[in-house]
Amino acid sequence: MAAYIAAMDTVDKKITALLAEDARRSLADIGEAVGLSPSAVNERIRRLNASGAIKRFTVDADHAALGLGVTAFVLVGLDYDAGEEAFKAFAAAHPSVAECHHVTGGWSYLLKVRLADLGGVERFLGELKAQHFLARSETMIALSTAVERCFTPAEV
Amino acid sequence: MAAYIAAMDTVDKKITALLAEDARRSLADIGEAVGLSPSAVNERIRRLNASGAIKRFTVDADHAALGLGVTAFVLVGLDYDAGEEAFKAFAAAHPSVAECHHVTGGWSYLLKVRLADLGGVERFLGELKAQHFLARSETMIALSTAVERCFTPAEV
DNA sequence: AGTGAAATTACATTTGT
DNA sequence: ACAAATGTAATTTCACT
Repeated sequence: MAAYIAAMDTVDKKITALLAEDARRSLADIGEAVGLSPSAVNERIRRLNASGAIKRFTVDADHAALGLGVTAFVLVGLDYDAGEEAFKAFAAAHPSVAECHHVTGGWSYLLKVRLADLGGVERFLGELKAQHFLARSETMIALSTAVERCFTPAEV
Repeated sequence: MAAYIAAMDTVDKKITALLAEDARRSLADIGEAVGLSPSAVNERIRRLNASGAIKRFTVDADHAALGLGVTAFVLVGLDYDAGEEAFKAFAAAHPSVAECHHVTGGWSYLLKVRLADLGGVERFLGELKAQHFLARSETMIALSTAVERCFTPAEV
C-alpha cells in the first residue's frame, strides 16, 4: 500500500525542512540557504513533489477557530467480524478522523479525531458501535495540546 | 497559553479548506470558488494568517523519505516530582516529538514521536527515563498508518 | 469589506554548459 | 543536474465604492 519513495539527500531534506517551516519562501531564499540557484531549487522541489516525498503544499490551521474544539484519541479493540478493511475504509472516509494507525500492544488501532464538542465525540463513538467495529474501546480526550507539529525534522 | 482566535465565518472556512488541500492555488481560483475577487481573498488570507487561524503555510512530507521510518505513541504516566512544566518544555524542544497532549484517563500525557528506527524509540524512552519523567509508560508502535491528515474539515 | 487596475515580484521555461 | 536569462503569471498595493 505505502509506496516506496527514494530517500532524500541532505539538500532535499534541508529544502523540505525550510518549506515545512514556511512554504511561501521564495526559490531565491531557499537557494541562498542551501547554496543553489533558484531554478535548481525549483527542479528539486518539482521532483520531490512528483515522487511523493512532498505530498502536498498545505496550511496548518487552528482547528478551534474552525469550530473543532475537541481532539480525542480512541483506542480501538477491533471486532474482526466487521472486517479490518471496512474499518480502514470507514476511517479514511470519515471527515472527523485525522489519523488512524495500526498499533502494537493490547489495542488494534489508534484513532485521532477532531470534533466540535464532546457531544460530537459521543456521536462518533456511536457510529463506530453502530457499525460493530468495536470489541472494546477506550477514549482519551485531549485537555490541552503542548506540541502539535505536522513536520518532524530529520537528523542531519 | 492557547490564544483565543476569533471563529471563522463560512467563507474563511472554505478558503482554509481549499488552501489545506492545495496551498499553491492562485487567489483567482480561490476567489472563483468562494465568489470573491483575488484581492479580497488575499486580504482574508492575510487576516487569517495574522490572527493565527492559519498558523503557517507548510508542506506535508513523507517522513519515511526523510529517514524517519518509525512512528510511535508513548502513553506517559508522569512522575510529578520531575515537574509538569519541565516535561512540556522537554517535549516542545525535542525534535522527535510530533505531538504532546495532556489527556484524560489513566495516563497523563500522550506523545507522538517520529524516529529513524526502533533503536531510536528505545533511545528516546531512555531520555525520558534519564530525566525521571516517567512514573510508568506504555509504548505503541505504528505498524502502518491508514490515515494521517494535518487538516480536518469543519462541518459546513 | 470588496472591487478593479496598475505596479511589483516571483515563477516557469528555455537554452547552454 | 545546475546556471543564466527571458517570458509569463502570479501577488500586492492603492484609489474608490
